[in-house]
Amino acid sequence: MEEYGVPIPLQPSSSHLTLFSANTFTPQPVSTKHHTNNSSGLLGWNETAKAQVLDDHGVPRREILIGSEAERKPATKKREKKVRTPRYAFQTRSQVDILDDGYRWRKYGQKAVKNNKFSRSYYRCTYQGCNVKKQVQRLSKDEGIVVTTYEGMHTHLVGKSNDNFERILNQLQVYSSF
DNA sequence: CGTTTTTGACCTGCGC
DNA sequence: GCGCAGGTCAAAAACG
Repeated sequence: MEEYGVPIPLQPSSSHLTLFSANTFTPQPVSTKHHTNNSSGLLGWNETAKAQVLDDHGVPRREILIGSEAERKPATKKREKKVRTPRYAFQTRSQVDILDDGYRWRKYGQKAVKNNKFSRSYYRCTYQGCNVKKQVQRLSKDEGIVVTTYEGMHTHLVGKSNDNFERILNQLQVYSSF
């Protein structure tokens, strides 16, 4: 049985990270069904949002989908409502499925997705005690798009030297320029 | 030989 | 309750 902590965003690993900075990360509700407006910038489990990633010149480069609908169970259980960590997904145009974000991941599952000819892969961070998960999925709608969803926060620093999110963003921009 | 991947089974929530 | 879909487990295989 999995235990989940308080909802906290994926920890930016570098001060250069632009993905979640105030200037470039502007969540807006996708579904207004359960949207609550808290100033923390965090989403509730029932919430979804879209955000844009801007480059250094303020030009939108990517659109981020945050959270997903219908993936929580109703909090009908008496006392312990299960709190899951929010998921942060970003979709991008890429030739490769596996984006090197500097962490080491162990694949623990792969599932076929309905209405999608590509399967979804499940990964867990291999650092001891760090149970951050991510899943990677390619859309059959547009084979050029890869969706990577992160769940949880790393309890450690990136293992690889000089690797951080900025590096992936740079990689992504190379691909998205096609 | 330790680590990672593969892959079918298993579990759980949800709608009918 | 049953079936479906998503998510996870774990044993065996593959890998370096």
